[in-house]
Amino acid sequence: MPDTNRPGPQHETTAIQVGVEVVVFTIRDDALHVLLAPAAAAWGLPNDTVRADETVDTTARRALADVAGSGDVWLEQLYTFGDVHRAPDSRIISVAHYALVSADVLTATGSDAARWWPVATLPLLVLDHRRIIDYALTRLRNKLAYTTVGFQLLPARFTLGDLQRVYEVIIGRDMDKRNFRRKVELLGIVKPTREQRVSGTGRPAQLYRFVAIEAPEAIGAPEPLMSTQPAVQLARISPVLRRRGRVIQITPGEGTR
Amino acid sequence: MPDTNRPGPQHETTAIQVGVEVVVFTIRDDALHVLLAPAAAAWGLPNDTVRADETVDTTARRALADVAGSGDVWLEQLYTFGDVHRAPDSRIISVAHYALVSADVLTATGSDAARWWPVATLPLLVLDHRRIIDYALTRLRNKLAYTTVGFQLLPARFTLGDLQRVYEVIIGRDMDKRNFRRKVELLGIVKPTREQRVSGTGRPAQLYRFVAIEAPEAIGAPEPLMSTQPAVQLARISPVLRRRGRVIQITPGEGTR
DNA sequence: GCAAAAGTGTTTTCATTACACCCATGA
DNA sequence: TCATGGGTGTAATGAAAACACTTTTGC
Repeated sequence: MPDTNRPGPQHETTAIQVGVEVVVFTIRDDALHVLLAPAAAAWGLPNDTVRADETVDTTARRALADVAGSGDVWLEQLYTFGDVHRAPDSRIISVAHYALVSADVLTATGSDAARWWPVATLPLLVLDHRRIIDYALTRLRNKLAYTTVGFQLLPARFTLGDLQRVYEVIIGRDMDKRNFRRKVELLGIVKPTREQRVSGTGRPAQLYRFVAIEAPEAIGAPEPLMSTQPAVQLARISPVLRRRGRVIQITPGEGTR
Repeated sequence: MPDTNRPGPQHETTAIQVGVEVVVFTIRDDALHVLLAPAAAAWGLPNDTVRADETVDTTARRALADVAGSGDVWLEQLYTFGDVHRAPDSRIISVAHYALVSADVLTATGSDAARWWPVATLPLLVLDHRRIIDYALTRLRNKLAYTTVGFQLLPARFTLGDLQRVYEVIIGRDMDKRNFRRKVELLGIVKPTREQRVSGTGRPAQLYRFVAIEAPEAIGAPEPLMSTQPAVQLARISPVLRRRGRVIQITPGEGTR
């Protein structure tokens, strides 16, 4: 067994570079979108190289800030892609991340020629970026079921219709309005504000804000927060927790489910 | 935005090294154990450095083989720890993995002075290895709930009592025998063999083998396979899938839940 | 016969699902 | 007045949970 202190390069530590990719999701026009930048006759994810004096997380936030402005954005590590032949020439190990931004942040996308693409119709992508996006999408769908990450795709104030649309768009299935609202109510994860939104047409909608919920003591397995399985559903929360008015909260960086 | 092709070192790609750690779990004496090797006046996880010409996954398997022998072992990437000051001297980014081996493989641990430690009473650990183990444990607990990874901790033939013990030991809670067995039966994930096991004392137990289940088409969110939440439970599977005789199967490498 | 582990059903509870109509507003 | 999205309750289903006694073996 190699020494745990790893006293410097043993084999050829030669040419391994560590990079970071970020899959930035948002919702526009009732569809899930990903941010891409033009790259080598195709499109690619925002990325950057990890510097010797910075945390991998820092690199990810920098890559993100380059294209999506700063502000505090929800970001989580996704997976490390370490195949030898990922990049044609050099050896790059890439720590992929994914981020969720709300539709109002995205307008500040400012820099570069970066563009939002609907995940349903992606352009030709560089390297293995297609695979990374697929993976991020799977993770996002899973995570939607047992955490409250979904709110990261909404602005501070939103209607219950907005919220339901987030779920429907990502899961790809329509849900029953009454069941959805009942579950949200039951979970106690939103609070009505004093405002309403008049949307040009139709009855004005109550605006809500997200309420973080107390994390339970030491719970190993997350209980599905919003069920995403069959035909209609929404959350699924253990009766025990509900009685205590709690819900499992997954700390960012919880990795693969 | 940096170019997606990353034409070689841009900043100081100087001294970043990429390593791999593996948290190897097994069950001994009705307790979850982790494999550790002596390192620098403390103990450390099996590890190695990624070579320029090998996949990260390959490095992990090599580190694993060094201490636990070869054989095909269930292994999954856990998380990449990329803090600047993880290691005192050099800059090492570490791609942590975790592996599950059955109690019979572990006797072949052979090499080195590696030892099995109960997770409940770990020794002093090197670097951030304690944190990595904690993280792996959380992941294992979560994953137990909605996949069939638990079987990786058992030999090819096992009793239902063995299986239940795996769950109880990892989740840390006793379960009801009848409910457990009913759920396992319902899921159809085990098949009885022709053999029984006489264990010295008590009635002989039927031996079963694990049966992989058909993965459903394109399911995003996993349905809890074995519930791990409240006081007794076991599985929780969607009625739809159950009727079709299917269960969600998570492909290894599914990352953070 | 006794200690020890294996094996086996029923009832209650509660989350999930399915389902249809009225309300408030702008044009 | 009409088109559009917002808002609301109830009944059926089925998984999860609680619970105790009999069986088979070795000593």
